Amino acid sequence: MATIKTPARASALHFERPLVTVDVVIFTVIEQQLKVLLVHRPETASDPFPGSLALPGGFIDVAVDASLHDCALRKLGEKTGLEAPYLEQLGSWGSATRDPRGWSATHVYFALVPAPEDTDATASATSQWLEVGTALRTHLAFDHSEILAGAVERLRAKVEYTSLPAFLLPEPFTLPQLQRTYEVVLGRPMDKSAFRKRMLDAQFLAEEGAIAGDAGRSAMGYRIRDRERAAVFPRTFRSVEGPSLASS
Amino acid sequence: MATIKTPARASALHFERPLVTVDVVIFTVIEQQLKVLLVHRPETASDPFPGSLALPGGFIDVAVDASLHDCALRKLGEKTGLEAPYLEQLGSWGSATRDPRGWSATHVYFALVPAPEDTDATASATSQWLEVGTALRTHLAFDHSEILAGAVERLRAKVEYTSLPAFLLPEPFTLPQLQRTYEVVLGRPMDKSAFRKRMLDAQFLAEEGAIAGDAGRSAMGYRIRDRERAAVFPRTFRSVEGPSLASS
DNA sequence: CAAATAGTGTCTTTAAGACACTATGCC
DNA sequence: GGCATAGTGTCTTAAAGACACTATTTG
Repeated sequence: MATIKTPARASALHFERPLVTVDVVIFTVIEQQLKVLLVHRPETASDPFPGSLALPGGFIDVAVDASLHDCALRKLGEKTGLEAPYLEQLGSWGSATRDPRGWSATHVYFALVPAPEDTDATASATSQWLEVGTALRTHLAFDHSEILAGAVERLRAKVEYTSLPAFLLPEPFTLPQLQRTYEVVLGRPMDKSAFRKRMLDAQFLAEEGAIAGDAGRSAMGYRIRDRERAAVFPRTFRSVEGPSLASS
Repeated sequence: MATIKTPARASALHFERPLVTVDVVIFTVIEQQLKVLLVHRPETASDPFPGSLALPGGFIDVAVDASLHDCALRKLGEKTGLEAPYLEQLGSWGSATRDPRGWSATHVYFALVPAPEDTDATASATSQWLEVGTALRTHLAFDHSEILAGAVERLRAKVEYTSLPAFLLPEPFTLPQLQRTYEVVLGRPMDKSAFRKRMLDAQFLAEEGAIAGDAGRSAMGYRIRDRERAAVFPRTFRSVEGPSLASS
């Protein structure tokens, strides 16, 4: 960093700084649909994209936010009241033209949260849960449509080989519920037997007593063993694992 | 973005802006070792971390760089003279404390380049290729050690299921050369037969005449079909492919 | 022909997919 | 018992791994 060539301004840092924001793509599943939380931008004409739908986010507050991650957590908490969701950095988007107010860069996170008990509490006058397909067909403020497309692509890609959908469910949940969540996110049906073998072999679930459904047999409830990280299913070029230790 | 609550500063943008930089982790393979390009920071006492090793990078020039990606390409060109390498965004690191000059955020890219013809042309008084293991054990400026660790982790993870190592070789290359590159990056030997089946089945290589080696039988040379993207090898939850079209 | 390296064939193993089957709870 | 849903078993298939074999080039 900071290879400044003009001696006059060396380490003076007097050049123009871009605007810096953090945006969060918050996913959940409500009524068997993958949804994303969007906010209405203020109608004030002095703000860019007045009234448009946008991802929740905003400027970094250098006095409040210790880090980018903390800033994303703060914004997530402000919108959903949730404290410890699955939160992962998606990437950053920055250019001279994405914000009419000047050169700007945004750091984007994506979060997976269980469906809120009361949908209306999170969906208010200024924010709402939109079905992802609908959201993708909507013109969002700034380059947020492109960012949302990137987030959906990343989510779908990772769902193919990780336990991410488990973070979209309230605990405890059953394997059939988890399977339906996978199917909703990926948009295709999955085989029950293969699905169960895979989930149980991956060792990321802890049993938690039976749960009765609306009809039929009741099912085993599960919790996520480690909410800090998602499980990764076996893939190509077997990465030399084997049982941690052989006896003696 | 920009949900500003204090009416007084609404869209005034008068709050403090963080420093914004772009850093690039440039990998190559030289003499059967995975290397990363590092630069010496200036000895000027007014600069942070004088004399330390650091990742190449620097402040965004809002007058010159159209986007983050362009900025990364510019910095890569300045250091290596290369124009069209494999370049992918790694993520961003930002906090109040990572730079003594103030709240700063850096956008990090990682690049894969073929070994330079003349190593000394890129390794100069201010920059040098360091073996990755050595670099990881070195204290780098800022949080660059952490960033480098993240880049190596991402590279190794993706090498398990993509054709990324092909971008570390000058074209045309042979399958045995490619296999050695995989082995160098992953630090473990691979089976020849399985390796070749996989590479050829993935359809990302184009034949380009035989190449004679130092000894023994000569081998088929290959080029990357599409330098814009890496091939992804088959993974879990078979993503419904099948041959593009059945006859008739 | 020997040494060295490139390339192939065959069998095993792992995990996914298809699909039929059994088990349990509620009316 | 009948329906609905949970959960299991068995066979097939795709692709990785082990490893022995053949092929081509140089000296």
